Amino acid sequence: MITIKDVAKEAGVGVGTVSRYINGDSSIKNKNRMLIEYAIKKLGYEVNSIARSMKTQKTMTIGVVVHSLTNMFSMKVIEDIVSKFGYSILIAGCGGNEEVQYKKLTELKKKMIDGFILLPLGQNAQRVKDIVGDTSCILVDRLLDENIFDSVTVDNEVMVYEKMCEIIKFGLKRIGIIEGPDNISNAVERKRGFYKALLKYGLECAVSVKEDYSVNGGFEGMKKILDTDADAVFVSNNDQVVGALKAMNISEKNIFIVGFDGIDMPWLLDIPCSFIPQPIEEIGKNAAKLLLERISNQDMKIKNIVIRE
Amino acid sequence: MITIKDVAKEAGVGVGTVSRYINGDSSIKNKNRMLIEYAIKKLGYEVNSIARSMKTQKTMTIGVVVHSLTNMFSMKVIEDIVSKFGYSILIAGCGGNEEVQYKKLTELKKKMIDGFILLPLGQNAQRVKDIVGDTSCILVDRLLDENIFDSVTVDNEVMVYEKMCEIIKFGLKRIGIIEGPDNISNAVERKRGFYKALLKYGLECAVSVKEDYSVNGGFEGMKKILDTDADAVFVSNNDQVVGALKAMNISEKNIFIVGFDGIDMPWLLDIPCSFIPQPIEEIGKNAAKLLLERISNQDMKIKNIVIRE
DNA sequence: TTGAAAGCGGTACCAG
DNA sequence: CTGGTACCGCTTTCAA
Repeated sequence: MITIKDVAKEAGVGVGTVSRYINGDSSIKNKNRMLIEYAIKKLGYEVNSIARSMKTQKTMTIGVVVHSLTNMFSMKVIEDIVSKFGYSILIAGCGGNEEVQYKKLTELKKKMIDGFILLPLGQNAQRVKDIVGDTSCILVDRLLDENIFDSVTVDNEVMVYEKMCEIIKFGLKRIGIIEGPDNISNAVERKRGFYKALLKYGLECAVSVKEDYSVNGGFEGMKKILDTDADAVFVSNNDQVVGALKAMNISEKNIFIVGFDGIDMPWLLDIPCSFIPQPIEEIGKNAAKLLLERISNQDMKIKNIVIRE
Repeated sequence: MITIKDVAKEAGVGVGTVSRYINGDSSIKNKNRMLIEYAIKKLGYEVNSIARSMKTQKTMTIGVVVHSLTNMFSMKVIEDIVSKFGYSILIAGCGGNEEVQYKKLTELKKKMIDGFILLPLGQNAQRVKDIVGDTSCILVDRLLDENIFDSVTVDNEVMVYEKMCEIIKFGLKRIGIIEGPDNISNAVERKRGFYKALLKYGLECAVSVKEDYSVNGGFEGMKKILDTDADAVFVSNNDQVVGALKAMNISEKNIFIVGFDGIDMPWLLDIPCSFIPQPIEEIGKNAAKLLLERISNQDMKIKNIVIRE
């Protein structure tokens, strides 16, 4: 491996000068500048970021920890933004397992990343805090049981409320719900929006089941719903939607599905349905920006961004 | 930041001893072991992977460079496997831009990753080689113009051939194709499979257009196809499929779509179509395993894995 | 079995 | 403007 030392020797200058050159210091004699440039080319030298990190205590890397890698969200947006500022992304998925999440956080923390974007599992803010310490950390999509982190979420309650009102006005009356787990903040909010809409129109909930945020959860939930006389169902998350669609496919009945963040191209589908789209680009953009802001200003007051519409 | 030094001082031993303890050296006096364990707990010490990498020259990180992050394919599988061996993943997307790809590779190389998984853009093997140097690198899904890297691909030609035969036997006769770019290896293979099937049944290609592997490419291509009397079309990649579906949706005509790796749940769709599924799990699993193998054995002969079925 | 010390490849300070 | 040098936190000899 070619080091700064080799370059310095080749160019006949000190390592300090080479380091300054690399970092764009303008106060370098033109002659030396050329010498160094030439030596670097000749030797094919490239900075070793690890060594640099050792000294600067910055890795220019951010860690993205996601409850599940299949739900890759707006990685693209996040990467576009942070990479403009020279950051790379370390990703880790938790396979839906909360303990794994803590393990991954710990692992990344050891790698000295400059900040976290966490799409969290569970509720335990303190446990997360204990791991991340004073490394910046932005929560995305879900909140924890204490408001000690910056966050970017959507207005789940309102989004569901408005969509359900639409559906009810459209004429559906016997509406059921497949809820998500109570320990996921957005599941609770979505449920609240759902019931608020029913209440407004004086409707009873036809049938309610509570299931994991998973394909299988949606599948099992939908099977139960299909055993009732419900004519529509609100499904709380995109994985559940996939499961619900599968369940309906193997049944003779077709009921109207309202999904939170379901299928991309609903107009292609053969069934009556309607989805509440997640503004994932918006979420990703905000998360990335907020993290960079936080990194550059540790003392900033905690910011909770709620994206509306 | 708590360092090994702090721990050594607290425990009243030398740093070497602490280091040995951390790395599971068995030859440590029991008394010292306890002392160190206690000191670590008390201080909340955690290894600094960066410092360790500096010395060991291994970061336990692998870089995954993808032509486009939206096509995240089997990240999950890859991560599952490599993380079992203690590796983390740095991802980078290229936004479909070949120059960006080289930039990202360079960036990750500087971060001293232990290996690359590359879903490449372009053809230039030498250019990639110049950047990665002797860091291990596995090509996935597409090959480059020289066989100097390990690779994991599917048997595109056969997969397309077999599916097209099926379609033809099913009764469709006026079949068109939306090709992918000639400089993407799998596009050429898929095209070959397509024509081979037509040839076998003595059919002429009804209409052929060449488009980018992109949603818009598929859209534009499909518009042209719909202007002909074709009754079916083979669409070369999943992004193109999405575009083609959109085009068909705003048209009055419905023709049969055969897509390479299209929509998850075709049985939900309202239109006649059939997709050739990519065995993404299989691909990811093989890529991860192959990379680990290569990392642990630099001298292994180049391996080109082709997944059939 | 252990502590001391020499690096790993940079950065940054300090004296000149 | 520059070269020399002391770190950054850890691993790994080496001698005790």
